Amino acid sequence: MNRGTDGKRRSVTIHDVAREAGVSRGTVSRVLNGGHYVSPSAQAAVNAAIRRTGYVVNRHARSLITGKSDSVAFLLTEPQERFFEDPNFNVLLRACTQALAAQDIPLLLMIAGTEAERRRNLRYIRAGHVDGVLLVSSHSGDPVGSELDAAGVPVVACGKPLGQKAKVGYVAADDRDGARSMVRHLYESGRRRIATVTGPPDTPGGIDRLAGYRDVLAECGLPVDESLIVAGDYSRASGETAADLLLERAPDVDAVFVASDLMAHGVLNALTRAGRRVPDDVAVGGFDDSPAALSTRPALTTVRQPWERISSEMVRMLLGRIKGDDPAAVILPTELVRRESA
Amino acid sequence: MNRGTDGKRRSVTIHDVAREAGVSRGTVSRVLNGGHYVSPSAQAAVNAAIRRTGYVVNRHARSLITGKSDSVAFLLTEPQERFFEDPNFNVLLRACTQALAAQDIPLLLMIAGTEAERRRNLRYIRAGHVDGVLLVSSHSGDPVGSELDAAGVPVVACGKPLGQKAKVGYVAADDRDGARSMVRHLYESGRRRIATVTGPPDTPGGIDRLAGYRDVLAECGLPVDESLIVAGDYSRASGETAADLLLERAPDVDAVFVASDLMAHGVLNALTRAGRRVPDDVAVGGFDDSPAALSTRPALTTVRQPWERISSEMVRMLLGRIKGDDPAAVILPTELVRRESA
DNA sequence: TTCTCTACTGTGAACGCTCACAGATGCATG
DNA sequence: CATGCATCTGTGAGCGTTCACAGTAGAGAA
Repeated sequence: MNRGTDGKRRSVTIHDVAREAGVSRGTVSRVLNGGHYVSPSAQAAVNAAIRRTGYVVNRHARSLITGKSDSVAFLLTEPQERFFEDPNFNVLLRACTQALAAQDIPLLLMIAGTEAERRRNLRYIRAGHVDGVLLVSSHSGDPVGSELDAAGVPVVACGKPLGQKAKVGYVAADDRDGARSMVRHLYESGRRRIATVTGPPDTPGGIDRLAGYRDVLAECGLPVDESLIVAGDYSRASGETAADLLLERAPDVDAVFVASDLMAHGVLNALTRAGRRVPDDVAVGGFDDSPAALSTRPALTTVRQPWERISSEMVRMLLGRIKGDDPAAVILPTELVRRESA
Repeated sequence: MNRGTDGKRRSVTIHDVAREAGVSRGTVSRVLNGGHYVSPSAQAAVNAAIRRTGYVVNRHARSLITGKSDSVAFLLTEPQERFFEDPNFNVLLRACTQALAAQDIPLLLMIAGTEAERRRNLRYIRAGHVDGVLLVSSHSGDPVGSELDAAGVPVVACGKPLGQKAKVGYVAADDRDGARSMVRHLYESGRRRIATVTGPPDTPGGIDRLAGYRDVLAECGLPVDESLIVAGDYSRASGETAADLLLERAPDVDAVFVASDLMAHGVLNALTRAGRRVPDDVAVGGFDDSPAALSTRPALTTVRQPWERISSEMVRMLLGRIKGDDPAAVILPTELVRRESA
């Protein structure tokens, strides 16, 4: 919908380009869509005409006939408090828009904080208004993935979907291995009373990171003291209360592996409040390498999730699924980032 | 694009509904678009048919003929660090999607962190792929608003656009008055050496909040000590260095009005590090009432920006502009939120 | 030469919807 | 009884694209 030179709303169509270039609509269309079976001269003429006229394709007309919208939804099913608190979502969102922009595909943001919104968004997606869905929800038992999959909508989730028989593709960091590298690091710096603050047990982060913790204890011949294991919900506040509980149960704790940076932030607060020095008295290791990890004092040693790669993989996989590929699982390696807290 | 009962991709069209309801396409279309000039019986028959067939309108076909996309862009022109750090964007984003969802209008998220992205997004918007733009950028000297306006795209900005002759509508909180109420509060709790950490001087938050600060000093007969005025860039880190500078320049400072919660967070950190107790030694007041304000210790006394109302006003105004309304300016009142820091 | 194959091009027919218009009906008015 | 008006309904056209198909030209093979 460009303004013509006369200021009147008048869009230049493929027809105008064809006339300008002295070819037919079909040829222009072919140039637009990859340029196969088009002579170099026609190709050039069309491109020149496009540049001269300022033509841009009418996506609606195209979508009407192709039956695809050339857009994808980013569906976030999280309570809004989490969305407000956790900058990881921002990182993910940013990287996904970037990856999609490279393909000229717009991202429709859908935030399903409530049940009503969830339904509304699902209805919209099911109606076929988007080609696929990037699904983000830490609570990955959420059946929304399977539901969409059952409706024939390509879905790629961020994080391993739990207990789903449906074949939704997903991209995730290697939680278990990441946890292992962190706990191993704590052990190697001489810590022997290593506690952990886990995520909710219905999330892969809650399960696998705890498993990694147990792996290393076993590996190093350290006894597993269940009182050193406290569950949080990924929020900063829950990290704080978890640390309080930990200090009460085991005042001799000398390291804490925390399953998220946000919770680690809370743990740091609680520790400081209790007069423990970090890392001298207690070492603290986080998980995520979210932007929040840099703002703690001391700066947080953490396990880096490769958000950019996760995002670009999600996009790549989703576009593949839209083209008919089968769902897959991609597990990306993590990296230990040593800062000051451990 | 629903699957038929046979599992084959086959969408039910307005034609099918018409046949099912025993009326014509035109009548179905009229029911779909408000139901004027439709008899109650036809109305009912059509609605029943729609329900039976599970019909959903094909937005592309509609858009092709109406020339509108029934979607709007949310354009964020900020360096990504700010987007990652400041939860206010999340609040705004959330509230805007919500307000738009109520009208069944999808939100296209565009993040222009770099110049290249800015260009790409502008091109997309100019191409007419969206009906309007919700513009968010703290750096409101940004000419992107005028550029879009000049291209005939309806724009509503968040925050007062600075030094723009173009007629972009905007919604903002009453920065000056909000600052006044906070500084007045500090004065009334007995503080006499009140410093301020301002935002960048090319933002309304930087200018107007400082003006409010000056207003109250004058009003109360307090001398304006320029060494008590330090500029930040809204980031937590800048708040921290600003506070360091402040303590060095004026060790007797007993209150700080900070132009954003994020910076206030930094100020709090610096103060604590310097051994000052808050609010006993130094009172700290923020601005925004962002989610971050609750996570500080002590909890931050701040000036609440009515984000939900700002968002819904922005959406309301944008939809109006799309329908042809003239741009307007809406200034919303702020509210002092007393917590622990002042 | 004649036939086939490949590379390229143009054309009509959709896609599913809205819009303008023409027609029909019922009711009050002249 | 004709006229006007308001309410309601159906029909054809067309939005701007892609797609399938038919067709052309030139090169090489039989």
